[in-house]
Amino acid sequence: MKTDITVAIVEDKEPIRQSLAILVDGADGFSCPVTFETAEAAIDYLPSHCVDVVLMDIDLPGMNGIDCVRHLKALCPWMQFMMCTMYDEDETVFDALKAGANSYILKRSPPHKLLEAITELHEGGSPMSSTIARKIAGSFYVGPMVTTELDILTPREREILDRLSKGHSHKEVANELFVSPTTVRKHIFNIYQKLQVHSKIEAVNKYLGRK
Amino acid sequence: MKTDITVAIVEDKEPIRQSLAILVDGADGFSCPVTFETAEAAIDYLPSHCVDVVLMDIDLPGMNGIDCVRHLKALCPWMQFMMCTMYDEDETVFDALKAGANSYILKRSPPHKLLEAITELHEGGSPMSSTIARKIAGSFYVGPMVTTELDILTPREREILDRLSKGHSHKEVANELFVSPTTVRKHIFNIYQKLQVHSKIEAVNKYLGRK
DNA sequence: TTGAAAATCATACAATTGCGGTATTGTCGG
DNA sequence: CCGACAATACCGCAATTGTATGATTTTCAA
Repeated sequence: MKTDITVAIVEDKEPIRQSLAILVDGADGFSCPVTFETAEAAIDYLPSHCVDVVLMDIDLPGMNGIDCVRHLKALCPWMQFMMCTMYDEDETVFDALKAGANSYILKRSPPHKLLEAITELHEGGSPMSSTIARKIAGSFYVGPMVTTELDILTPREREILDRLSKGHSHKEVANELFVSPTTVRKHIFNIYQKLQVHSKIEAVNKYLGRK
Repeated sequence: MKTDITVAIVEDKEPIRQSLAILVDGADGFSCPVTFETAEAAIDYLPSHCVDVVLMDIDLPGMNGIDCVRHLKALCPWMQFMMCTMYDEDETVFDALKAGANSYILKRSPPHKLLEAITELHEGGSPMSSTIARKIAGSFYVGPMVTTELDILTPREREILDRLSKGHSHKEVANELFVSPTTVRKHIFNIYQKLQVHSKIEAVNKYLGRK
């Protein structure tokens, strides 16, 4: 017989915590040995008591669920963290992933979907609620026509802009490229005109694609 | 009665294309009005003939599937693109998402999973094969210990650094914060010492975490 | 309450940078 | 061959920025 997937739950609202625990513990192949009301309690207990999966509410009193994941993931990288939240705000999703969350689902998901997601998570997947997944995929998309301003630069100008972006001064770039500082200044001036900017930082921001 | 989800298929291998078309066309609620052997053929036809979903092979002769998506997504942003591939190499996944793909699944997925994924895609989700989803989620994770240098800055210093990063000059920042320019310069000097840098660009690079 | 840290402002000087004009050389396509 | 353009280089001026020294006020925790 294969062993159960052990699931810890971090959730401050009593009724939700209870029903989640009952759902998980009652299902075949799952067990819920422990639950927590606060992030702090989870951080105290979990690093010394192994579980496979942690269901983490985001909106907790005191430390929030995202910071809790950040701490726990650093201490227990093998644990799988599933964020459970009511809402699908933009930024929290990405903050959670940066903190080390492996999955992000909405609480309105039906129970059988939740169990399915836990299984998938435990098997190395990263189940996401569909609207969340769309947000994440969309965050990579770079629309058409992003290469109109930079490709009017000559190779030499790009070379110089690249070195500027690394924090080098006019003089340093001149030495690196074995040309006169005034030449570099001229190039930079041309770059500014082509990119319609008036300082190094603005040029570098455009070069590195930040608005 | 609700209308079928219309699915186009781009796939050069005859047997695979046929079996996909039969699978989709035979399923209830789906129809496959058209298939293509090459990216070029799809780009010719699709912009003037609406479909809901496009199954796109990546490994095509001539133009590859990713560049094909890039073109089509720019012309038909409402179409949903599902990449279908044999392998789960690192970079192609992210290139596909950047190009505008909304879903990425492995060909070894069972037929019923494929139909399920098409439905989810059409309903606004972004279904990913589990190993792919894990790759994507993991790409956001920033390991522990990223906040050693920046958190020695005071809130005011961070505020100023943030505005510098947007390309504002000393004087502009002073006006925005209603303080004297010399105060801003003092803050900036303190920032430089804490971060061990000697120019705006270097400071901003550290602030935005690009080495 | 007392001391440390943070935020504020001033003055000064040197270096870097932004902006303008001009000029020479080489390369490439029509 | 000629014109367009890229790359090179110089001079000069004004503004911004980097560095240093010093001082006052506010805030907050020990």
